[in-house]
Amino acid sequence: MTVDQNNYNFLRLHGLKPTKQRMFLTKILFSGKDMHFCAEDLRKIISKKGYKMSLATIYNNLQNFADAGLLKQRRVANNRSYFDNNVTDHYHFYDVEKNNLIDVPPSSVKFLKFPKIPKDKKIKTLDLLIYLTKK
Amino acid sequence: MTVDQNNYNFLRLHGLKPTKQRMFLTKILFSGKDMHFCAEDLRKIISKKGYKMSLATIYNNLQNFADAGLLKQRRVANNRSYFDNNVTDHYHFYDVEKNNLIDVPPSSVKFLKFPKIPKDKKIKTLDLLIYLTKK
DNA sequence: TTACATGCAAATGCTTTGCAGTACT
DNA sequence: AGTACTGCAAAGCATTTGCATGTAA
Repeated sequence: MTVDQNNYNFLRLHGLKPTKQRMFLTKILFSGKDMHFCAEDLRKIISKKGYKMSLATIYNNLQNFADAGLLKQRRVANNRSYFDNNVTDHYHFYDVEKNNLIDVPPSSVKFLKFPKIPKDKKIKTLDLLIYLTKK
Repeated sequence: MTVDQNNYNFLRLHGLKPTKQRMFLTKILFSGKDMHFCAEDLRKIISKKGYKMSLATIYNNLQNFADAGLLKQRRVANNRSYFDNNVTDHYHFYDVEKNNLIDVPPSSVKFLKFPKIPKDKKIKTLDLLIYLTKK
């Protein structure tokens, strides 16, 4: 099966109509490498590859992907939305000076004690964000 | 010493000129009770008390208080900034359906394993945010 | 008096929306 | 054919800023 066929099936599987734009985004976003990015970052990546896509389409599709559970939306420091293509539980350092997120592998965190979850609730995800500054 | 004198000294101590507006905000925000709120929430509280304050002043002072380390700014779900008047390390449940934050006391979380911090860095704060949904 | 804060309105910046045209099955 | 998506521009919304006025020490 070709990469395109894979991406096509991938989109269908998640209830998204496989348009040209989404096929292109899928190549960029779900090729295996962990990425943190905002809409503007993505726009730059797209245009660097010589592809044209309206900002509205970028925003709409980021939303679509996030709703489909393919991206995790995150708001950290400024007013922008950042997206993470790793949707499994994992944690982050946030470098306050450099204003960037660094992945922390889930295996490096273990809880000895954890708060009690209300009976009718379950954990959806866990965000651990460790803010770092210069010593 | 009166409450007003206390608040006056409190503001001076944190390098903030004690204006009428800040004295009023101090009464609301630093009277001991833990609060999570956004600018709009605060505006409602203020006007419910029959006081008038420009939105710009509210925003500016939230920023001033946060810069002085008296409030902790936080961005969770939507595009708004939320503030927490408890600036010590403590954690939160976030109820996805009800869209609200619930305090988790720091004593209910203990780490058995914790990621290694880069040599030239130190932890500024720790945010643990546990997203909850209905079972 | 001097520096800083306030209040209003306008500006900003990110994101969403309306709608006409287009593409997918 | 019918439904959903795209692209553009306009609208929306939270927040910030410029500037004239007011206020605290």
